[in-house]
Amino acid sequence: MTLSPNTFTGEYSYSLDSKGRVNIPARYRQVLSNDNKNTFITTRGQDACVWVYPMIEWKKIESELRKLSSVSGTHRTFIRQISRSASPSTYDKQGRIKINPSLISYAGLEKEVLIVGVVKKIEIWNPEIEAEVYKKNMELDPNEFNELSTKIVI
Amino acid sequence: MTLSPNTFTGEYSYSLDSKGRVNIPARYRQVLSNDNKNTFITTRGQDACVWVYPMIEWKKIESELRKLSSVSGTHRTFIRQISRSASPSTYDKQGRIKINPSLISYAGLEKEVLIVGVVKKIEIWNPEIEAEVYKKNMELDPNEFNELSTKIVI
DNA sequence: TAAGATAGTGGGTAATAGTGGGGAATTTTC
DNA sequence: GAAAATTCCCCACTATTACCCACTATCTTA
Repeated sequence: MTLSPNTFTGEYSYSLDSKGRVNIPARYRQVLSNDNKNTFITTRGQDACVWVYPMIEWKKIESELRKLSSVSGTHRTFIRQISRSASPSTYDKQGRIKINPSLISYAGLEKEVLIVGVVKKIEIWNPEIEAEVYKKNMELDPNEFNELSTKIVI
Repeated sequence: MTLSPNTFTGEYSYSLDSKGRVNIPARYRQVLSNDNKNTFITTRGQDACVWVYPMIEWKKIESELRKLSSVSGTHRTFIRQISRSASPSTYDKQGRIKINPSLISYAGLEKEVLIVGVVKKIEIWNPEIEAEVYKKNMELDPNEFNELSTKIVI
């Protein structure tokens, strides 16, 4: 429990129930700082998955979006696309959040769900889709990996 | 729901009734600060939709109008244009606001409407029109879009 | 290894949200 | 000034949501 606050690592296999709820792993809830008020923001991931931000992390994005001007068409579109799929969800007594139907279908989620901690946020995947994406990415870009390794040391 | 006041995200599919009323999603009403007096300002969107501002946010726009000289020509035109068709509407006990006929026809609204929270304000769309606009915009500026998304979101 | 505590899953129910429409009050029109 | 139209406020119905409880599995600790 002495890990960095609001930092998520590790993966879990959980289930999405008939009411569209998924459990947030207890570990993740434990590292959530209090100012998040037990609330996450779910949104469309860049890949075919659901991104789950802790509330304070999302607020940073929100304040960036506020700076963009509606005079610019591109900015308007950008704001709309990011914002439209974002919705807050406070976890219940059992530690579950609600994923809305449009996100479920976007990410192709079924009963069994893979939850991955990617440091600042959490991803929710259909495990089969994740496996495909993983495979594809590994074949694709060995070069980019090399480039990354010069920037980040493991 | 303790998210940022007067900040709207997520999308909803609601209906416009025969009296020209639409519901403001409960989530949006909940984040409305009290100084808005349950009042929104409806006006023509830059795109083919209706823009709905919380009263407080609208007042900022009005003050921009008063300080005309301090903003660029494009901004002036922009602000003047949305200002001229603006009208206030306080929501009723059921949480609905009235959209006046000229805005309904401007946005091509029919029974089914799409409500999108775009951070500072709310957009009301005919879902079919929105889909077209979405498609067109996506083709238009993928570069600027990607740049924005690496800067702001991830 | 037994027993308590914690974690994950499923489902019932009360409360809330969305929709439609009636009727009084107000405004408009002839 | 009366009739018509519009607006506003209220009530009622239905669907959805949020909250709560219960059960089982797993982990912890003595």
